[in-house]
Amino acid sequence: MSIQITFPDGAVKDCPAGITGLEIADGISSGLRRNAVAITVNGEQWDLTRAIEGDAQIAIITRDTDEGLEVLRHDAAHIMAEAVQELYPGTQVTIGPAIEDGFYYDFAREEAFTPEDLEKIEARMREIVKRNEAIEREVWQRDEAITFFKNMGEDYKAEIIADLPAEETITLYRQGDFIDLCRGPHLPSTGILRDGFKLTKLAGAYWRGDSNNAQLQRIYGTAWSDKKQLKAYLKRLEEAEKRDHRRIGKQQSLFHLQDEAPGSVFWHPKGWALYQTVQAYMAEKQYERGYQEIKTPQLVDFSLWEKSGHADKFGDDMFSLTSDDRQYAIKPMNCPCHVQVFNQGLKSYRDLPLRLAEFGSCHRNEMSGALHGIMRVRSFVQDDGHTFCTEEQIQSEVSEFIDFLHEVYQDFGFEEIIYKLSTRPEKRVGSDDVWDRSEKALADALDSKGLDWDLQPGEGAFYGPKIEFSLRDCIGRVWQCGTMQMDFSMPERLGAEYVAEDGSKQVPVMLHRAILGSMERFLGILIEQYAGALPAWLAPQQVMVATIVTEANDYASDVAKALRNAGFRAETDLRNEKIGYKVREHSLQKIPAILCIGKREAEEGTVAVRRFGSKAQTVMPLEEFIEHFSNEVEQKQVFETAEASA
RNA sequence: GCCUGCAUAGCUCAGUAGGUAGAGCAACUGACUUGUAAUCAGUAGGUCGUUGGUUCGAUUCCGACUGCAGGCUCCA
Repeated sequence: MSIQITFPDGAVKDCPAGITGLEIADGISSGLRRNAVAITVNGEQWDLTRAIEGDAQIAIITRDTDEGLEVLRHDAAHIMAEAVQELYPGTQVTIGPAIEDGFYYDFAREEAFTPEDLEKIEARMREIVKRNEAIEREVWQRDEAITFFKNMGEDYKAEIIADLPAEETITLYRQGDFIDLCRGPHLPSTGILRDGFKLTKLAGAYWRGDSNNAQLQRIYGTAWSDKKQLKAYLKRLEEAEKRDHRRIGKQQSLFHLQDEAPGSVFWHPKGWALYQTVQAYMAEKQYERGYQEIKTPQLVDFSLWEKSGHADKFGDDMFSLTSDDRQYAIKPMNCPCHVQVFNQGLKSYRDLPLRLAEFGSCHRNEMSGALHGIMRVRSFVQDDGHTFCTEEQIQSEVSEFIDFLHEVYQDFGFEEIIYKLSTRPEKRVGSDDVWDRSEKALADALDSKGLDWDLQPGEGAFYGPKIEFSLRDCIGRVWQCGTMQMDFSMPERLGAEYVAEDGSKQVPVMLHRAILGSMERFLGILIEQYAGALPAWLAPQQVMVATIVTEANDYASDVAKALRNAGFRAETDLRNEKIGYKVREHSLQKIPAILCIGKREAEEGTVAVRRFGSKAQTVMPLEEFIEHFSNEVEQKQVFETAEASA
């Protein structure tokens, strides 16, 4: 009996029933067979060794594609589990998926793995690859599979199988003496993984991601189609780490952190200049967009936090103190204070939407393990804003906000934004009807702008759904920056009302929003985005005037004064050092413009301009430089040279 | 908070199989007045994160604490 196989290019071929992906690939070319790792059969990923019994639309998955890499990585996880069980009998396997750039596997074992163990495991993995064990798919009965794993002492596996949906086919994959529950697909044999993998780190991870459960030991690895790709990846990682904001913060003396104030930033002059530039920019933009800036207290009586509900939900994360028998908390967020401002005086529907903004300093006692450089701190400033509006105004407010956020991110040079919509959690306030409408309002706002977003069901706040806007750091970690949250709870709890058209008192909807998120986190991301080479409008030091001879000192000081009068952050370097030394130092500091001043310049009233990222010097009258540079700053231009990001 | 690791001069890092530590850069002093990514010479700088224990002796071995890093959980 023959079947019809349809290829990706539309070609149809008659093949004997029971043909495998491997045979199909072989029939096309030996190169394809060599690079094949799996096959798509009617939209489903299959093993290459699985027999195709009916007409099918197929596509061979090769090792250098995203899908192929996922198969390789998944296999790497299995091979690692096999290696671990060979080396450390009695270790239970749990789950081991492919992830971005690699894979991991979670193990349950009394004794802790050490970094030396990783080397041993990796060496054993290479042996298993060399053994080239056939990987075979087996379909099992659920009960048999559960009993089988229980008898092996693999309780976690048995639990996973027991929890699988009833209609799911239970497939086990066998390679050598190792057998694991898996949906597949897998490589025909272990040898096909080759040598483009490496174990990278050890970590703890909770069973099923729940901190109430047992903690397992997770081993991470990275895997690529070949060794060259692996090396390129490791190199990329190494390069990316040079952009780390903690490293650059130290190199450029932007800020520091120290033991006595964990999770709080000491901003140095240069870092603070950057901070203030960003804040001033945001203040101006917010004013343009109809926000009114306010400032609310740091220390607020605990009763307000009880009323707002934060004491309940946030309790342990709040810093509180008692003074004169009164209990206070340092504010962990600004919202309740903003409601207090709204509540002053009687508000009319004519006042809505009312937009209040604050660079609000917040303190949260984050768990020690959660702290990370200046990205996750205990003391931070939010570019917080709250809009009080009617339900009808939500849609347009959200839509305008997204435009605002895009304008800001674009000015800062961020192109990749990750959008997530978090919807109703199990524990929540407000009727389903209101949730339906507001989730739809947020989704519509995203869709109407043609944005690609992920749904995070159940991840919303108890008081309303939210959109999260995230950016990536230098090694690809995702950090939430912007947010737009709806709140159906707090205005009512805190007694916010307005007089409606018909004279009745109504409770406004409250929208919590931030664009940068926190100044600290955003600046951290910004530093990594530019690897410390900030564009002229942001650079803490924009121009450095460096002298070649002492005779030029007076003129250099005049130049710096003129630059400052023109609104630039300009400094002089009058040290008795060679110009090469000064240029090197200021280039390493990634200052956008170095003006070298020697006898000639002093006599002619010119400046020799050397821009960051270029080795060329251009001599021009000071006025001309000021004009050029003003334009660049005005337009928030980003460096164009490739070297700028080096 | 949990798991694994780490903590040596201002910075980047060596080092001691247990006998109180070293380099480069930076700093300071002097000379050099210099034309676009490091001028030369000299000086000074560390209770080896804190704290217990083992030991004749601990920066080194063991424990606790603090902080940091990478994950997990949580989150701007």
